[in-house]
Amino acid sequence: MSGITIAGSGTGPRPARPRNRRGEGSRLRAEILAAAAELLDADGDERAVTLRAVAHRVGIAAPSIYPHFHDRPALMLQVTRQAFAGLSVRIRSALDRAGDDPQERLDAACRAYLDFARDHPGRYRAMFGGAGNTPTASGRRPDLPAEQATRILTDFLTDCLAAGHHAGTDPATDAVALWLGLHGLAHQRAIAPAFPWPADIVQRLTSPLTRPPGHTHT
Amino acid sequence: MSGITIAGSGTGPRPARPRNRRGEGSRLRAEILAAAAELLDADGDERAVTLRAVAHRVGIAAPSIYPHFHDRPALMLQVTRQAFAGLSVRIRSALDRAGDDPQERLDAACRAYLDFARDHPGRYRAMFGGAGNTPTASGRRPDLPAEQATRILTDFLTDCLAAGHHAGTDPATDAVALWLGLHGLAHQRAIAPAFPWPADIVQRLTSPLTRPPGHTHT
DNA sequence: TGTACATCAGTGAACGCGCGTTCACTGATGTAC
DNA sequence: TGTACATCAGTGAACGCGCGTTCACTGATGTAC
Repeated sequence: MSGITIAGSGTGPRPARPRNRRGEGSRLRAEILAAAAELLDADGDERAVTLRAVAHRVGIAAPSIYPHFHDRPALMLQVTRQAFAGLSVRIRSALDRAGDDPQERLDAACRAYLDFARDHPGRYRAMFGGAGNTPTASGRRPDLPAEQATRILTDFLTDCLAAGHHAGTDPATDAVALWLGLHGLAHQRAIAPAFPWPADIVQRLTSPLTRPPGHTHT
Repeated sequence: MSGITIAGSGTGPRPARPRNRRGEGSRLRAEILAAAAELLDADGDERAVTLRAVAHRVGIAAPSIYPHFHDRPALMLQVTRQAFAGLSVRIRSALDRAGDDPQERLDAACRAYLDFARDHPGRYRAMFGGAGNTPTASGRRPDLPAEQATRILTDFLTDCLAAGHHAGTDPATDAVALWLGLHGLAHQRAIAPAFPWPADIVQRLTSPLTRPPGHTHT
């Protein structure tokens, strides 16, 4: 009966986390954000990111979150915002590493998008799962709706499509279509990794969407 | 202060719901399922489907659910199963109404899929949102993983693709790719209806995926 | 036709739980004099 | 160099809430005799 360690908060010997020096208290803010994001990826479900769980992972007491975030929705909003920024950086750096060929650049952007979703499935679900579109508990809409971030994303793709040998007259719409295909794959792979995904599913999905046929649809 | 009606359970005059006749108690089961599904579509979030909310909508007390469903996960599983059945029926009947042209049949199936998601956004999210893939609280995996239902779906599309003038050698994989595109659109429209969706987004997405170009990818 | 009884369809109150959040507090750290 | 003090970085206990679920119960309905 004795010696059983329970993973709950406040039980068992708290790992000795050195408190931050004077004036460096805001360092904890970054640790909280990181812990929340990791928790999200580990479980996949936003509900697992309770303030108690975040605090336990950081090694602090739950109320210590409040000096850094107004409430739980505010924390989740920052996690989502940071995730969008991370995705944007990842695509941008992939484009930096890619050559000049428009088709190659487009492929690199798609791959970066899918890699991000694969590496951070929980974050990906939170980003595009709808929580960013509903107003927060305090009543005001978050200032970073998924809409806005999505537009940034489709802008990347629009640029790539417009620069390439794209037959269509409306690259912006084709970029949205391509994004939807990428999202469908990223979302389902995050949710159902056990599904027997065909080995070349990425190619088979993105190829038709990035290389439209010469003849227009009827 | 007086006369305020609160929408919570047990408050205010309960609408006089006639109790079922002897032997017709199982009729309540269908009412509970319907209420849960409607609640899901109204709010869009699975968390809104509490047993109290379902009971309130039906006009019964929350414990009255238990003779019909073992627990909440069992109820949600049935809702999801019924939704998959509804989607399947809808696609099948669309195919029945369609003509003999393979391309027309494929378009009809895609349209039926997207219409279902548009009419039942909450149900759609629950079906493909991952809850069906995680084991229930009681420990056993639900006997209807999203995998299985998804395979039924891709079978529809595989048949349509294989029957048509499809240039590829592997219609099953192309069906998965098409499904992923449909899912991306259905999912995001359910979540972000306010996004400025291009008017012809359905065409622009499904056209490349159902009419692959003659030349194979490099 | 009447009546005692079993059964069915549900109810109301209450439980334990985990959650977000609040509150009064503590002990270390730096600073003014 | 010493010391009183302000401030900072956090803590522990407790709150109210809504939830799933349990329990003992009620009143109507049908049935056996």
